Amino acid sequence: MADAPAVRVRFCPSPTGNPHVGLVRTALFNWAFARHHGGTLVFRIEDTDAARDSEESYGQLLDAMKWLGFDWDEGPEVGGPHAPYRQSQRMDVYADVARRLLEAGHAYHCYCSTEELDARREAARAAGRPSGYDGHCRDLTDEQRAVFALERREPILRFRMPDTTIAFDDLVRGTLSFEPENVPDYGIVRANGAPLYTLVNPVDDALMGITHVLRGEDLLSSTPRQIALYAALADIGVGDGSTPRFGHLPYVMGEGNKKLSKRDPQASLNLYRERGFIPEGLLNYLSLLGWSLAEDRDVFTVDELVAAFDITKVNSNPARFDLKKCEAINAEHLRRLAPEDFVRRLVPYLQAPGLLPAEPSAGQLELLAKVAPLTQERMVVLGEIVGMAGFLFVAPEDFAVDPQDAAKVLTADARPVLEASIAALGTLGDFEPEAIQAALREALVEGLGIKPKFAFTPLRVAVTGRRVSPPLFESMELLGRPETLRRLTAAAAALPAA
RNA sequence: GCCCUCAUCGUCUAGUGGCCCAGGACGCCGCCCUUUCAAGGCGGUAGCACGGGUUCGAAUCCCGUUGGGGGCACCA
Repeated sequence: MADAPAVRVRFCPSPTGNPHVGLVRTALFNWAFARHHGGTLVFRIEDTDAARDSEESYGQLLDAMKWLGFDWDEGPEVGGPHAPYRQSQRMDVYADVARRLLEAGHAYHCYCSTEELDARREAARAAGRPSGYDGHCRDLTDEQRAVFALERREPILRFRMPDTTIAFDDLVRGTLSFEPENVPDYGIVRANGAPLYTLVNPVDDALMGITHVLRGEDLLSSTPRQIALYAALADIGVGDGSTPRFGHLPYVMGEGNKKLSKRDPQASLNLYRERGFIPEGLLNYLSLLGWSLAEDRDVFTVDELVAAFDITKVNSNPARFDLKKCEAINAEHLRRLAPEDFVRRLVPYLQAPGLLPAEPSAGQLELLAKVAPLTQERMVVLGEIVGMAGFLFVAPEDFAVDPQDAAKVLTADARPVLEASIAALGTLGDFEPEAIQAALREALVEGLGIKPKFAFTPLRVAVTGRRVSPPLFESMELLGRPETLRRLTAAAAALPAA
C-alpha cells in the first residue's frame, strides 16, 4: 500500500461578525483531525469581501482560537511556506489564475446583467427547470462580444462546468453524485475584477496542498463545482493536480429548528466565555454534536478527543445545541480543575464586577484560594463565583442582603435565632467551623429546639446575603468574627416587628 | 419550483441483519444523604417518523411517503 500523503487541513473563516459556536465546532474537528493524524493545520483568513470583513472580527477570530487552545502550523502570526494567509493579500495570485483559466477556455466572460439573470431565473423556476445559470454567454461569438462591449457592459468571469456527472466520496456521508444540469456555470470574478470565494477557496486549497476539506454542510452542493475547478486548475498547472477529500459536517442548530446563525445570541462564543464556560467544557460539549468518543462516556479531555477522533465516525444529521447539557459538561470540567488552576481562572470573573482589583493583594488571593474549593462543585460556570463568594469580597458598607431571600427568611421569627447566635458566637473561643457548628447547634437546635434547616437558613442569609452559599460555618470563618457578628446584628436590627 | 441532504427517548447519541420487547448522557420526576445550594447514591419517565418490500430474522438493507435542513448570488 502506498503511503498516504501527509494530512493537511485548513480552517478558513471569513472575518465577519463575532465567532460563533458552529465555527468553533468546525475549527475543533479540523484541528482534532490534524492532530490525530500528526498533520498540518493551515489557518487561512478568507477576507475577500471588503464590504463585510472587519479587522475587529479578524482580531476576535485569533483571540478565540488562542483561548480555545487551537494551535495552527501555518497562518497568521506564524507564517509558513504558502504565505500570506490572508486572501486580501493574495489578489495577484487570483488574478493570474483567473487569466489562465480564461485563456485555457475553462472560464468565459459573461455579460448578462443582474436584471437579465433574475428574469431568466424566475422563468426557469416557473417552468419547473433548474434555476441556475442557463449558459447564455457560454459560447459567444466575437461579434456578440463586440456588441456587448459597445453597450459598455462589464463582464464577470464565469467558470465553464464540464458536461459530466460528478461524484465524490464524502468522508461523513459516503458517495454523492450530481448531474450536470444541476451544477451550472458559476461566477468566479466580479465585473470589477475582484475574485469570488468560489475561485479563491479552491485555488488556495490547491496551492496550499490541502488534502482534506472538513466544512459545514452548507457547502455540500458547491462541492461538485469545486471538484471541476480542481480539474481545471490541474490542467493549467496550479497545485499538484490532486483533489482533496471532502467531509461535510452536520449543522449545529439552535432552538426550534433553525441553523444557529451568527446573529443568534445563543451562538456567540463570547457570550459563553463571559458566563464562565471553560474551553475544556465547551469543546467537549461541541464535539458531542455529531460525534461520540465511546458508548458510555461523554466527559473527556481534549487529549482523549484527539486520540480518538475519526472523521468517518461523524454523524450526518444536524444536532441541536442543548444549553443544559453544555452546562452539565462544563460543570464536570470545572470540578476536574486543580485547585490552583480553578482559582486562577476565577479571578477575572471577580474583577469584572469590581469585587477584586486589577492587581489583587496577596490577602485577597489567599481568601479566594480558601473559598474556591467550597464553591467548586456548586458551580456550572465560573461567573457564578460572584453570587457564591461575593459576600467575602464586598466592602462592608456595600454588603446587602438579597431582598427576596430576606423577605422569605428574615422574618420576625428569626429574631430569637439571630440573637442566640450573636450571643453564642460572641463568647466562642476558636472561631473555626467545628466550634462554630457546635456552638450554634447547642444554642439553636438544642437550646431553642429549632430544626437545623430552619435554624441555619436565617443565619446564612444574614451572613452571605443569599439562601444559596458555600457551607455556612466555613463562610463565617472566612468572613471573620467581627464582620459575621456585625452582619448578624444588622440583620436583627432590620427585622420586621412581630 | 428544481437539486442535494437528513430521520433512534424532549435533546445529544450507541447501535452497520440475530447479543436490542433498543444501551448511555443531559433534562425531568421520586427517594436517600444533608446546615442551604450543589455534589454523590438509588430508582423512574420517555424513542427506532409512516407505509411497503428483501430476509428464517430489520432500528439496521431497498423503494415510496411524510417531515426537517441546505443550495440554486457579481456572499462566504
